[in-house]
Amino acid sequence: MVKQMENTAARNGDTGTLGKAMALVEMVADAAAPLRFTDILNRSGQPRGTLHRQLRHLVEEGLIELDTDGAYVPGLRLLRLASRAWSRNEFRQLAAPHLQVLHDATGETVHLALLRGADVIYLDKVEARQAVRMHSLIGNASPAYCTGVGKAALATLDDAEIRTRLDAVKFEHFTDSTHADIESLLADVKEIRQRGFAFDLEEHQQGICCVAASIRVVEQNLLAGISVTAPAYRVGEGVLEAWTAPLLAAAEAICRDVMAGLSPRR
Amino acid sequence: MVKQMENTAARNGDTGTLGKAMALVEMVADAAAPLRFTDILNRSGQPRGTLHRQLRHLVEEGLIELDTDGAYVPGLRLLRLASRAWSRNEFRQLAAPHLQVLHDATGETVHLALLRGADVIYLDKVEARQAVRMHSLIGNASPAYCTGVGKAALATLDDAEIRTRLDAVKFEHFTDSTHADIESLLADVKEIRQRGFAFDLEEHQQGICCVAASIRVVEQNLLAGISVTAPAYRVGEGVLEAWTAPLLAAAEAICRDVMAGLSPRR
DNA sequence: ACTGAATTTCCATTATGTGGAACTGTGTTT
DNA sequence: AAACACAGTTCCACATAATGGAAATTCAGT
Repeated sequence: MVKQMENTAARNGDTGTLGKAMALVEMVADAAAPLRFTDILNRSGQPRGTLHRQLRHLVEEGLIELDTDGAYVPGLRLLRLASRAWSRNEFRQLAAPHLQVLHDATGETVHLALLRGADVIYLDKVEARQAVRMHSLIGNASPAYCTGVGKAALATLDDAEIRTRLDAVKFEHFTDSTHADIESLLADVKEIRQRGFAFDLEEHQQGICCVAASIRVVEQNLLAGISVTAPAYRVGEGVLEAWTAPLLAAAEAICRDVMAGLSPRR
Repeated sequence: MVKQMENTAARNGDTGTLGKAMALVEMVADAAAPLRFTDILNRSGQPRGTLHRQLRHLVEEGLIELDTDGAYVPGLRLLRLASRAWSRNEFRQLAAPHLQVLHDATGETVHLALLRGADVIYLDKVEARQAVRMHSLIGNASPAYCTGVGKAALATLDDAEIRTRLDAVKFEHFTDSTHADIESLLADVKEIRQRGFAFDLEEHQQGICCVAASIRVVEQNLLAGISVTAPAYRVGEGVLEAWTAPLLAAAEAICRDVMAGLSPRR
């Protein structure tokens, strides 16, 4: 059937009921203020009846919750699932000791992040001190073009691939140092390739610097990065450079462990 | 149709497609070792074709991922969603400063947890030091009967309600101090009510003690607890008791703030 | 290269989700 | 106090999307 073909093509990428449900979860999780039924109704464009049933199912599943004042908020089941997903994550488990070593060597905050599309997603961190509370960071996505780990990871790809990945990305002006366009980024990437590691000099957050190195294992389709982060005032001349030795050592050690973990798969 | 009726009755409470999908996510997230297609096939009892499509949808949605070696692992989207759900959680935001105050007053690890059914789910923590890495805890569920926060929260309910909640709970023997049955727990709960706060003397983890207080706001259907936790060797005579004043102050402050947040709802 | 197992694709059937409309409940205005 | 408007819920004929048996394909071990 031609019609069927067209249909299939047009709907390519949608995942039916599940996709709609997850879109709602996402909407609720993203909302700045708690959403009430009508808010969701307006934003989702679904008919009343349909939406109501979908939300009821989501509430029954614990993915979202209906507050006492009629507002839908993200459900605790998301936390439970993520908690287990995180603690069982092989790559994270494997990298953890090396992050600790790197932290001990530098005394600063260490991050581990995965590159996904044009974003990095933070997988783990070892903090200098609990002073500023933000282990919220884990699970967070940030643009690759303005983070040390992101740029380091991107630099392992060739320019064409980078252009493709960042095709739809809007370069946001976070600070005055943030790359404004793809050309500026690619120039930086070129230096990163020669140097072997990336800097982030207050490009994402004012007052925050870091050095980052990439972790890539092609056979595993793994592309990630680690970084050492510190407040700018603490990063004098040559300080970031001094961290590169332990940084690169840690990155290589993680790479090695990941590759070692390849063969003894059950 | 009789058959249809029976079917509907039998499936009462299930959430159709979504429920099946989430059951699979849960299975994958819970698995000790990464599961391959056949493993999931055997455990789920679904027909091949069906299961394959369900998994494909889940992968497309990013809820699970298909590893290079054919193993299904939890997807990063779970982390992203949970991260946002957590950082936007109103109760957590509101409690955070009080946790910090309590931590400053005691110098020990402070926990915030919600009671859900017969479990507590950890929502936040302020750590004494990053020495032992386990912010993994956030999102974790633990049995209420063997944790300080759990017992404190349970103690605000009457015995009948507690019995109902713990009806299906199997009392696991974590340490020699763990309550072995509901009667033992209820005796403890009685003391907790009189005392106004709960102890956990190595009942869940050997070598870990805590004092905990409940946070309850009936109008919000909120039932939670906070605790101050420390290794047993550091908890000499009267140490836990010394923490109760700031503990109870923090619990009350959080309660007050939650109630204050009631009226100015848009 | 061959064999058996694991995985993926296909498609007629039917259960499942859809959405318009009618209903209920709640709080605000005249 | 009655009337009104608006948010939320329920219902049911219908269309779509999920189902699952079986065949095709890919993969791993010899």
